[in-house]
Amino acid sequence: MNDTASSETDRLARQTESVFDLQAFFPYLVRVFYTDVTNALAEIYTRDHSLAPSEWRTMAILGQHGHLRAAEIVERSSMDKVSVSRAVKKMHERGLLEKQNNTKDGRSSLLCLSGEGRAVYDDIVPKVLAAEQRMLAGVLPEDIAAFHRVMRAIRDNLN
Amino acid sequence: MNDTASSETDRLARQTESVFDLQAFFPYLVRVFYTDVTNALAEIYTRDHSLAPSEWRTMAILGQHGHLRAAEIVERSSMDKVSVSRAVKKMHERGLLEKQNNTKDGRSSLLCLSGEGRAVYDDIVPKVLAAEQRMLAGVLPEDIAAFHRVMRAIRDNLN
DNA sequence: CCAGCTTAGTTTCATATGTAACTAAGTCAA
DNA sequence: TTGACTTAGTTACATATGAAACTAAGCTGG
Repeated sequence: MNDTASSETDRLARQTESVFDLQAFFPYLVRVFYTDVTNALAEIYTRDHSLAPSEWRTMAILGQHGHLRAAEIVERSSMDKVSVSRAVKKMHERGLLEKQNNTKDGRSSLLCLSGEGRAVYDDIVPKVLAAEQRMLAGVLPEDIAAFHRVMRAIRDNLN
Repeated sequence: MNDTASSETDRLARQTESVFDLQAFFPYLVRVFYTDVTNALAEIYTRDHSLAPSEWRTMAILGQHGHLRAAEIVERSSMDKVSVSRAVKKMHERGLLEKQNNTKDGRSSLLCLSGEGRAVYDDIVPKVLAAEQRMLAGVLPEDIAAFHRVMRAIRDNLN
């Protein structure tokens, strides 16, 4: 196709009712940004400990609060229950977490990290905190505060 | 498990070298935020036109610039070439885009939206722009500017 | 020209993720 | 107590995604 036809198409594109520039579209920018952030992080726990994102998130919750039911991990991690169920299963198989019968409710177990699980947790935590520092290096605190405000406001607007 | 054991675990958790609170961890907040934003958007193009995210992104690029090679869509959309290849294939099958032989290079085709494709595009664009407005409603312009600065700075920090 | 390297795009394979159906257990009212 | 409803977690299915291998075409130095 030659330049004339290309310009013609661009003209037709421009004359459409709505001018739309993907590169300036807020949700697009958020996606690109998110992808970079999440990949930088996944790099750490995948390379060093072969954890899937859902497994790392489960570990992060259990490192902070032990003896949780799966449903409590769901709440605190914003993952759905299927992801948590699978993460728990895999981590249990790998010996990273322990299940105890919930005497109060036979449908669920109480979950916590095993010794090995905590060792992995203790290895990962400083690394991801360092990665967080690296990302945020040089960013003005007031800009970070604004960033948090925007995230909260948009989530509220979306209900 | 009883309360005593639970407290014991929490104590052990607290004594770990690094205190780590997932809910306050920047990459976690970004993920939760991103998920909400992207789902709000996907709702529109999926419900109304059964487009996958990668298809919508491809359409968004082609709506703006026609007669592109797949590689050019890859560059402009931050998707990988596999996703673009699949999106293009599906949209072509559905008659949403047209392929023309690239006389300059037999390995690639030049892509643009078909009439039907442009009709879908023209239907979606105002809806997603409205959704963008809804998200950002009431957010201070200076906070949005700060948000953009933070995204740029972090992406730079990550290279 | 033509053998070896590079590039564009596709396919294959492994894995991730979400919805819906399902199983097992608990609750509650009659 | 027991049958209908609810809840916790799992499994099945469909689809998404990305890395790596592959195919076809183009380029380049000799």
